[in-house]
Amino acid sequence: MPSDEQYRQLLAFRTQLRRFDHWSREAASEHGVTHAQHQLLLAIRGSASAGGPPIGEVAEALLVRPHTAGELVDRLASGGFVERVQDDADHRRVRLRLTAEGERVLRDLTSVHLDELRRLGPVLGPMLDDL
Amino acid sequence: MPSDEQYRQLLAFRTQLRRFDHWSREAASEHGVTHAQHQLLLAIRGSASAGGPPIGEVAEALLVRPHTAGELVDRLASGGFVERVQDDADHRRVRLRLTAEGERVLRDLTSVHLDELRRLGPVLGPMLDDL
DNA sequence: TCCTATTATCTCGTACCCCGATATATCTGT
DNA sequence: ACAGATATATCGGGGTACGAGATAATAGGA
Repeated sequence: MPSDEQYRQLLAFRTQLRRFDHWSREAASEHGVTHAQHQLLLAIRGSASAGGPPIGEVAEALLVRPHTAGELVDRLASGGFVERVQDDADHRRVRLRLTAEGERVLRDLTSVHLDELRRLGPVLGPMLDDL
Repeated sequence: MPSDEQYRQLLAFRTQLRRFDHWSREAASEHGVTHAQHQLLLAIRGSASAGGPPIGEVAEALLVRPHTAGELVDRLASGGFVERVQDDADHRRVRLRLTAEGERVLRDLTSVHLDELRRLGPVLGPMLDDL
């Protein structure tokens, strides 16, 4: 049975996460992509797969079903941020690559996110310790 | 210009947040509410307003527009988790109260979330420091 | 080789979340 | 009483995610 104080602490922690999330969504939006689309760009960039990750891999990284990742790719591709490339060896596979535009947007977003997280760290760390 | 290592660190941090978020959504779902609805319950419980917070106050806490919070309340009310109560002094205002069922669900969710965050803390803290 | 099982992706229909624009009811100050 | 401000609700639309089912390609066994 949580105490009133614990409810307040949990709400305060969520409020911090929410502020970061809200800020992040706005930052993405200002660069022409949504939050989920930004995360997909980052998952592509951070992948170790040569030739770009297949859709199934980014779906796993994003914790969504493959067809959901496919829908995100549809919207990113029609915005010119990513490209679908047929895998040579396995024609079922579609590998993903950032376009120059996608690379640029991700770079800018990553810079401001690193800055923001360096500000957030000293706030969030102590809150986690207090729980 | 972020380094490959920084892209990887940012992705790893996001992956941790995403895991927590995903786990949290499933926990809420198992108790019959969605993630956003859970956050609204917590915002009501954590409010300092006597007689329960008005819709505008929880909208502000959740960083959404008042009419968005209203929609969440619609769905929570039809599920029997919250009640709308007309304010005596100002008839424009609708104050929110948890039902016994809403209180119970929030208590259970809060307990498991406190446990989970105590596990997450030692993982997330160092990652924030490394950025 | 052929047939079946598996895998990767896509399509369709649905629910939720959030928004902007707009409407309605109520309060406040003059 | 009236004009402007405030609180909430309604309508229409885009984005995200899902389950079910379809399609295409690969892999393994007889």
